Amino acid sequence: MSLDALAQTFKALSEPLRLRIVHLLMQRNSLCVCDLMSILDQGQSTISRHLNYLKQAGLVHHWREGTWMHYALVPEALVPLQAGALQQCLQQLPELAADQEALAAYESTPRQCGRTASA
Amino acid sequence: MSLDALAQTFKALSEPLRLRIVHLLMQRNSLCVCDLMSILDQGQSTISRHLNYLKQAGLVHHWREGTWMHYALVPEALVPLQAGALQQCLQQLPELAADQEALAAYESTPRQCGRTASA
DNA sequence: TGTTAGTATCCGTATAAGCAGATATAAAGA
DNA sequence: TCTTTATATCTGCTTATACGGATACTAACA
Repeated sequence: MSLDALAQTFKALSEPLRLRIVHLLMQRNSLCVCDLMSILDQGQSTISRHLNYLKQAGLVHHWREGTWMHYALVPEALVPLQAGALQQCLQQLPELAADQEALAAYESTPRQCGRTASA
Repeated sequence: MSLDALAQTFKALSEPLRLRIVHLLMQRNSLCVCDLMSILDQGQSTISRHLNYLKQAGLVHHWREGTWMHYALVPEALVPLQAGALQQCLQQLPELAADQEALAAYESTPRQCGRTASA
């Protein structure tokens, strides 16, 4: 998981209608586009677009059954939302190792701006 | 917490640079703008704008100390990121109660689209 | 009070992404 | 094969937000 991918996960959850979709998918193994259109009372292109967005972000996967496309959550995709996991995720990102070092380096030189050595 | 506010929380976390800021704030009680400029090697307006965004979303609070503005995380703001908490948060949103009912109502009428009564 | 440092905000510009309606594609059935 | 249904994608338009540079505000200090 990269920093951008993590950001993308949050972005996927940053839209009210997508949150409602995720909420529904949490309660059923899968739902198809027409289910969501009815339940959420939204147009087909709107539902389809948001599902595609969730798919691009890796939050859902989908498969065809006859004419219907079923969508379901990818449970692992929500790992960053578990207890303390955001910090762990961030710690593990190689991109952020540099930030760690910059933070340490920055604090190793004396600064004036009222910083107290804080936790 | 409203649905829009929850979406806003995720949106605040959906930008790589803001994630890096949050990551640093997780490790220190507070940091000021000039700290973040140095550590992240970014321009002043960029840092300030992102901090303002985080503040609007309720993820950080800030206070003045002399010339310096200090920013710190609001720990409660990250509650939706705890174990199982997203689902709980969603369940508690009044806006989503209607979705619950729509889901139940929708499933109470016979449908054709290959839905098996699923968990 | 004038200067400087730290910070916030404004500006112009570019891109991402929202929506609704229209069109394209794929599978099922007559 | 023609039609219908379910879904995906395109189009035109609008809004949100990213960026960097410029400007404005605030506090400290000479």
